[in-house]
Amino acid sequence: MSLFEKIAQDLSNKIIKGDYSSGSVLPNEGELQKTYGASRTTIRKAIDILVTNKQVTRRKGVGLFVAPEISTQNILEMTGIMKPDSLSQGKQIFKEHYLRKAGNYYSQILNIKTDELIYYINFIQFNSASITKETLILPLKNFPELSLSSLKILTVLEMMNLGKEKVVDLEQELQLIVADKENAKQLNVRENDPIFKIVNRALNAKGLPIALELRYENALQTKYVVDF
Amino acid sequence: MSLFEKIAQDLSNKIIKGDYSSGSVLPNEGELQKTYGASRTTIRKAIDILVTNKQVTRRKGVGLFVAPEISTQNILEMTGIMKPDSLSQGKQIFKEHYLRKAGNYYSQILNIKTDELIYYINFIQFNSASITKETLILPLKNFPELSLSSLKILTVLEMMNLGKEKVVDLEQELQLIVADKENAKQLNVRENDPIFKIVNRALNAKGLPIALELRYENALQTKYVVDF
DNA sequence: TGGAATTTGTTCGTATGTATC
DNA sequence: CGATACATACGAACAAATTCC
Repeated sequence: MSLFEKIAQDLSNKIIKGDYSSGSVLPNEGELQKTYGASRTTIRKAIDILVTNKQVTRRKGVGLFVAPEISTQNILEMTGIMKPDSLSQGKQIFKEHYLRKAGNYYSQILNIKTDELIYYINFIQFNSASITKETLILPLKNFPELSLSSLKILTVLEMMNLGKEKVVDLEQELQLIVADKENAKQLNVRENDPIFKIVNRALNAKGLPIALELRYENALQTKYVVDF
Repeated sequence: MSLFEKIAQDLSNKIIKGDYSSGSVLPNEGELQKTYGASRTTIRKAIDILVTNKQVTRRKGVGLFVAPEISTQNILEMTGIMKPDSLSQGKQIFKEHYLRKAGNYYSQILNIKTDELIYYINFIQFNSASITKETLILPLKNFPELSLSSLKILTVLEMMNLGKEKVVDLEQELQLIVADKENAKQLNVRENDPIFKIVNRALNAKGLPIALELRYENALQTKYVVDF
């Protein structure tokens, strides 16, 4: 185990034990350097792990904070979006996925037009004994809000972490739009290509937005992000 | 966008375009330093991102390689529920789950008979810093829809494919509620403790639910969740 | 077989930029 | 405005794994 991992481990243990929970503050990076006798780079790599694991949040210009107990658990499983696997260990799921037009075949099956967009998801499960391939076809128009309630969780939590104003409600919108010139440049797509626009609005007690999150994502080629 | 992000983006694009796929090799870090005129630290941070995104694999003493085309990307990221992290430490989630009889222990906790069936789900999460184990116990009688017509995406698709009833919409809700007596017993919390209620509804063309999934989870102690 | 060369992995130090208070 | 603290970036050194001759 390398040094930065040991430090991450130690910090993690201390957080779990509650050593730092008073005031929800962690020593700053400089202090941690002294404490562990390590360089800033190493300290930051250690903290990176904790941030990834949602144990710690960083606020630029402010400091390090013990995060609320957000799970790094797969929220898909939590919300039941993902199907429970029938068998257990060491299995991995690979996938590919993309938007495409329905075409003749799926348009007949799904009773939609041939040029309507469908979300095409491929699962490949590697078991010790066999390989299973599953394909999921979802017409976009039928699943306009599929993952929104899940999205709420992380977004709300992130804002709550900031702790400035109280978020009492959350609105979310998700649209499939076509790229204008500006979007095309930013997302490296052509004009009129389909892109996703995601708007998250956090509202205070008076119903006024106190935070706004906009996301635009290439709907055709992006490999890592999919919202529908 | 910072330099290491730009480099990561550029490399990602080139990989997608296929510029490097010949021989499945990427230029080594030294070459990349020259190419981008950046320091090794920055180059490595860029590659960190691609490694996280499973586009690139590293082999010590050997070099950098374009990863296989099918990504092992976390499904959370795939669905856009979770943003891709810029750094990550190879965590993995394994789980097992099965139906079993309650037995003495759980029958007492859940106030059911010893031979009643429960759905037993085990999560084990390997982080670089820690190991987390989570268990979810669901008496079948309290979750009658869980294993069959639940709302998991794939199940929806199966329903579509089977052509029994057409699912044209999907609703998901997530609420934070307080536990009543029954919930308190089932989830082993105290009355009025916060718990999450997750409702998944599959709707037919008339807007009527044809499948329903309910889940209740301890909001304080399960790692999923946070005290709002 | 064995050692040199190559390449990634880890750690250090330092400097500058940027957000917050 | 100045002090504080995180964000980014540069350069350097050594360790560890692999490859090659």
